[in-house]
Amino acid sequence: MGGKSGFVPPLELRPQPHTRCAECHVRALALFKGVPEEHLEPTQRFRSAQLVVAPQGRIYLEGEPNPNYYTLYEGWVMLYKSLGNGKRQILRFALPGDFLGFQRDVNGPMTHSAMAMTPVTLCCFPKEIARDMFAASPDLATRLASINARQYELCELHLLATGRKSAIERIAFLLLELFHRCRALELTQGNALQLPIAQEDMADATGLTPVHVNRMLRQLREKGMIDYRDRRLVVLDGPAMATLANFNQSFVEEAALL
Amino acid sequence: MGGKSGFVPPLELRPQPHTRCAECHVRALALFKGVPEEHLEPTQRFRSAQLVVAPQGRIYLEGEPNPNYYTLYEGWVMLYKSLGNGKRQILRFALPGDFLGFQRDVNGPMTHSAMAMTPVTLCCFPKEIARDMFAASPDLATRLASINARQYELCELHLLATGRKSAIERIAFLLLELFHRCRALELTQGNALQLPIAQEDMADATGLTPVHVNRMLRQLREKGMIDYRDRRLVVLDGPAMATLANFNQSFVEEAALL
DNA sequence: CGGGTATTTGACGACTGTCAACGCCAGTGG
DNA sequence: CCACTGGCGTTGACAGTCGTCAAATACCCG
Repeated sequence: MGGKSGFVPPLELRPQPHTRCAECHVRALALFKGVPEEHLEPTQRFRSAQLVVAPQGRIYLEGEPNPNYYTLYEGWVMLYKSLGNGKRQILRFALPGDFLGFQRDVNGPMTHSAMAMTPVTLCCFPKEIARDMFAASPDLATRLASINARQYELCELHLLATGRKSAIERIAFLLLELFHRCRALELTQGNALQLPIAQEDMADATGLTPVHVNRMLRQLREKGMIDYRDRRLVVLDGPAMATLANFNQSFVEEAALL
Repeated sequence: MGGKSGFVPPLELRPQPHTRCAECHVRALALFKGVPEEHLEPTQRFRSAQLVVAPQGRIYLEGEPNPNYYTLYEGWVMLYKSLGNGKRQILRFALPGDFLGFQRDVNGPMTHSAMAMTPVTLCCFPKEIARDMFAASPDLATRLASINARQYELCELHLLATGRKSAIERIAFLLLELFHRCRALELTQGNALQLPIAQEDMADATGLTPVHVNRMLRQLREKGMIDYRDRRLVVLDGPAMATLANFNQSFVEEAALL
C-alpha cells in the first residue's frame, strides 16, 4: 500500500525562469485560453517562475501551507490524500494543462499532496497575483470555477466507481479514463499508451491492493480487451471495456478539452 | 441495494409562492449572506417560487435537463448517481442552506439525481436569472465558487473513506459527519440526532450493503460509542469515534458554516 | 554481479456480500 | 377488530471477492 519511504527530492527552481511563461499557459492551459493578454501581464511582471520537479518529487504536501498555484505544462502529477496508517488514496492524475493547488481555504494548509510521477514542468505563480488576475478578469474567474466544477464531477465519478463497482470494472474504468484523456492531449500512439504509473498507483487510485490490480489486469488481458506489458497499455476492445466499466466516453473527453 | 421501484410523486409548486423568497435565502443560505439587497431583487421580480416536495419525491433526475437552481430551505435531500444494474451511490446529503443543481455543463443533462428524504422546502429560481445575478455580483460568483470548492473537498474525503477505510470506519465517519453538520445547524438535541435515513441509504453512501451496515452499527453500539435505535443516533464517545474514523471535526464544521 | 524495485503467482484467510428467515410496525381493507 | 401486506431492521449461515503473506521472477542500475 502507500507510504513510499520518505525520500523527497527538493524542489528546483530553474535558474533562468522563462521570461514569457505565459506562453506555456496560453498554449497548454484551458484556463487562460482566449483571455486578453493584458490580464496575464501581471503574472509575468512579478515573479512567475518555471518549476522542474523530478519523479517522486513533492510539489506540495497535505497539511502544509503552499503559497502558489501551478499550471502543469509537462508530465504527470498525482494528487493524493494519506491516512495515518500509511494508506493512501489517489484523488486524480493531473495531465498537461491541468491547474493545481486551488482549494477553498486559500491560505490554509493544503488538503492533499501533489507528487510528480514523471519529470514535470510547472508554471508556478503566487496566489496573491492570481487573486489580482481573477479580480481583473471575471472571465478568468468563471473559467476557474468551471474547471473546478468539472474536477468535482470527475471526483463524483470516481466515488461512484469506488463505492459501487467491482475490482475489474474499476480497473477498466481507470484505464479507459486515462487513455481517453491522454488521447485528447495527443499522448497516445494509436490505441496504445505508455503509462508512467505503477500498479501500486492504480491500486491507490481504485481502492484496491497492488496484487489484486495485477490479477484484474491479467483478467482483462485474458478477455482480450487490453494488452498490458511494461506499463504500456493497448486498448484492444474499447467498446467491451466501456460496457464493462459503465464508461461514458463523452464526459471524460470534454473534461480534457474543457 | 438501490432502485426503489419507480414511484415518483409529481413536484408541487405552491399555489402562492412566497413574495419574499429571498428571505429564506438570506436567512438560511450561506450563498447570499451579506450580498447587497439590490443584487437579489431580480430573483424576486421574476419567477422565483417555493417548491415543496414529499419524501421520495425527485427534484431532478440524472440524465434529464433541469432549468433551475435550488436553495434548500428545510428538510433533507440526497444527491445520488445510478448504475445500470440498479446500484446507486449517494454523493452527499444536502441539509438546509445547501445550494443544489449547480454543475459545469449548465444546460446539459444533470449528472446526478436529487431526491427528498423528508418533506422538503426549496426556493427554486431559473438558471438564466441566476446567471444575471452572478454577473451583477462578482461577490456572489465568488461565493458560489467557494461553496462548490468545499463540496468538492468533501467529495474527496468521501472518496478517501470509500477507497481506503474499513466498513466500520466508514460508518463511524458518516455518522460523525452527519452529526456535526446537523449540530452546526442546531438540528441536534444534545448529543442525539434523529436521522431521516434508512440503513440502506447509509449503505449507498458508504459503498456497503444494508446488511453489513446493520452489523457495523451493532458493533459501534457494542463498543459503547453510539446508541442507535429507530434512526435516532446518540454519540456516546465522540473522540473514540473520531479516532476510529480518522475524522477531522474542524473541516466538516467549517463546511456547514461556510 | 549484487541490491533494489516492480511484477507475477499461489496459498490462505477474512472482510464483506448474498440469501433467507423472522420480527416489528404501520397502513389498509375486510 | 383482525387478517393482510409491505417496508425496514435484525440475525444466521454460507459464499466469494478481495486482502495478506510469501516466494519467485524479471528488470534496472551501479
